[in-house]
Amino acid sequence: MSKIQITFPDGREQEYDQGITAMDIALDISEGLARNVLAARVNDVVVDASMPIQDDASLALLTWNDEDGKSTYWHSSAHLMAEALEALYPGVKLGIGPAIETGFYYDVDTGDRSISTDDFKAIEDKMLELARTKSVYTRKDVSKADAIAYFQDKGDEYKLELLEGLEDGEITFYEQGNFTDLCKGPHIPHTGSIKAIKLLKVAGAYWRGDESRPQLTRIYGVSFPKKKELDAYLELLEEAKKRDHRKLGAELELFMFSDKVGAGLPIWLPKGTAVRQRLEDFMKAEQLKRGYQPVITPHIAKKELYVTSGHYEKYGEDSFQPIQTPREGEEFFLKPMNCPHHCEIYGHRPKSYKELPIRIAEFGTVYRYEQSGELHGLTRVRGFTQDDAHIFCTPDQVKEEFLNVLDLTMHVVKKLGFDSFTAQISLRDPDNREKYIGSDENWEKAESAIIDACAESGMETVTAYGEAAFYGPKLDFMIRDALGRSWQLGTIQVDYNLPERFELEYIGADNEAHRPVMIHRAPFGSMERFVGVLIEHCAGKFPLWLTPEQYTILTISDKYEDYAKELKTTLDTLGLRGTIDDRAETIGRKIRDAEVKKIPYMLIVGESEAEARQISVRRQGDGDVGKMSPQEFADLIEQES
RNA sequence: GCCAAUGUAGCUCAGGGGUAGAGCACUUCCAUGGUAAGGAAGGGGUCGGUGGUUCAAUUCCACUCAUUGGCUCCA
Repeated sequence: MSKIQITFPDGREQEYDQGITAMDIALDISEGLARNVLAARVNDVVVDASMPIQDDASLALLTWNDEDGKSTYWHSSAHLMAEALEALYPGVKLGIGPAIETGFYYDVDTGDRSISTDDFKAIEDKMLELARTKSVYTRKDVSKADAIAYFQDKGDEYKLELLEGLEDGEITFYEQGNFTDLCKGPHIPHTGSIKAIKLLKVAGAYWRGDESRPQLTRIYGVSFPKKKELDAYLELLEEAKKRDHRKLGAELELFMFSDKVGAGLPIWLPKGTAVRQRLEDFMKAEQLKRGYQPVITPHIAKKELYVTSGHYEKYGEDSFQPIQTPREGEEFFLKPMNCPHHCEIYGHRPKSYKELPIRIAEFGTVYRYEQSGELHGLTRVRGFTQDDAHIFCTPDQVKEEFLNVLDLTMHVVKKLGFDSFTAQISLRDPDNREKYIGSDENWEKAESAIIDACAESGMETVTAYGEAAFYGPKLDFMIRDALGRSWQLGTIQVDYNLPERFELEYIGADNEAHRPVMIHRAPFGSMERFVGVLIEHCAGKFPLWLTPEQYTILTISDKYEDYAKELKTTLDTLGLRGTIDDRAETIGRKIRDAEVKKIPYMLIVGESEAEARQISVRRQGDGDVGKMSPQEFADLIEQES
């Protein structure tokens, strides 16, 4: 028998018989490992652990600790759920059932019956029962004719439609227990490793995402090899619920919505405004240091502006419709973007190359018509303020300016306590070039500018095709919050196209007119979205430099009100902000209320404090810190900020 | 925008063809308190909005608005 060379991820090489499977190799290493192997990556392709390997190959054994291992596990769980559904609901028709970021779903057509969360328990139980049979997931090559015959016989038109798009010879079925599905795999070895299952939600989803097609029932679930892991995950969901910025925003009186004002139009209450303005001040100061010039532009502009920019053609129908002047009938749009205004600023007089780069910054409020079903708290709204700026520079300044923006973005993200993020290079969809404006040449320049600058910064990036803006490629920052969830916040875009459409120029050293390059950037993205994410990240406990109230003075009784007032004046002078709670309530009550309001420090004053000119300090969530002077308290806050 | 669910006091929620209830919050009074809810009394609702059925609608029906979960979208 001929031998093949297997290379492991650590670089180790070993010889095995041709046709050996990943599972055999795992068994060769250790039985414990073999038990945990879910799938294998052979030459960068994820395959069944039972697939024979015929040639020299690199091999990684995938377990629950690998992303690909998990998603294979969840995909297999989707098949298990489908098997359970077929058992419980005979005649159910199946759409698709993939793994998702966390868990899996299956789209099913249950005919006249409907499935609700009340049915989850029964489905979960059935799944567990089937899982315990340790049914093996078996791969089977099938001819197209046989596959069609199988699903025709079963009466599953969705699978038949999927088959239409497949070539004969590439069709495989997977079987486990009494269940057979059209699937290209891979799958885990057997159902026995699926030990803990929770179905999470049920929702309607159109077949193939097309609203003219039938609506299927999508059942979402998640599964784990250990009950403990499921419990931890459910706890995480609970924690996320507690941190929901919509809930905390209402409780802490940060922002509100009003039916009369309109959906998706956040109203910032005094405390929310206090947080937001501190963020804005921080950014403004940082930008001034870095050579940005603040500007202010109107909230509406003539349609003409957006015809020039291309936004009208692209989004005109999907914008708030124009408002008109009563006499002349001129059409004005609520501004959905700040860049066209900023282009006008750049173009208002001839520019010399000596002036570049010009960095124009504005906290610009924009209005976009988002579909009603999309609105969500502060993270998806119809009116929001971008920490926007546009850098106009020469082509050979692009890289340096881009790197400067990267540096600024890192700086602010880290300052806010987001330690982990990924950067996504968003490029054109190569198959759909008509969605974008501008020449291929401009696009290639802009795309390579981003790719080169990222490479030079040494930052890790992922590339996403089809995610670019219509006028240029982007670098999007996906910030990971305290619960490990990813949010798209800041963005940097390199744009060769708008300067062309606005005929922007500068006079170069050669005394000729040249086209500047434009960099769009917003490190926070939008203030609304950023504050929303920040609330969830810090669970409503803002860092001291941001929090609306750093302390509250709690009086033991009304006898100490004078001392409390005096104290507040002292703390004002020391640059701290806070309030006095002199309600006729017990100290226990005042402490509880301050705890619930997440005020970082409670300063308790009674007889002993008034006499000693001191305060008893209590840290939110931690309890008593001890007595100290106002100055010592100010130092403590200073230290912690 | 599409599908589904939900909408009762500031908040969380109960109720149900004969115009409403709890806890918390709020107001007043009593208690002058020592590290997460002191006691008592009181005020507060066109039951999301509009229209319809009915002797009578908060309850049933239609439409509409909003919210939630998905789908599609996101300059």
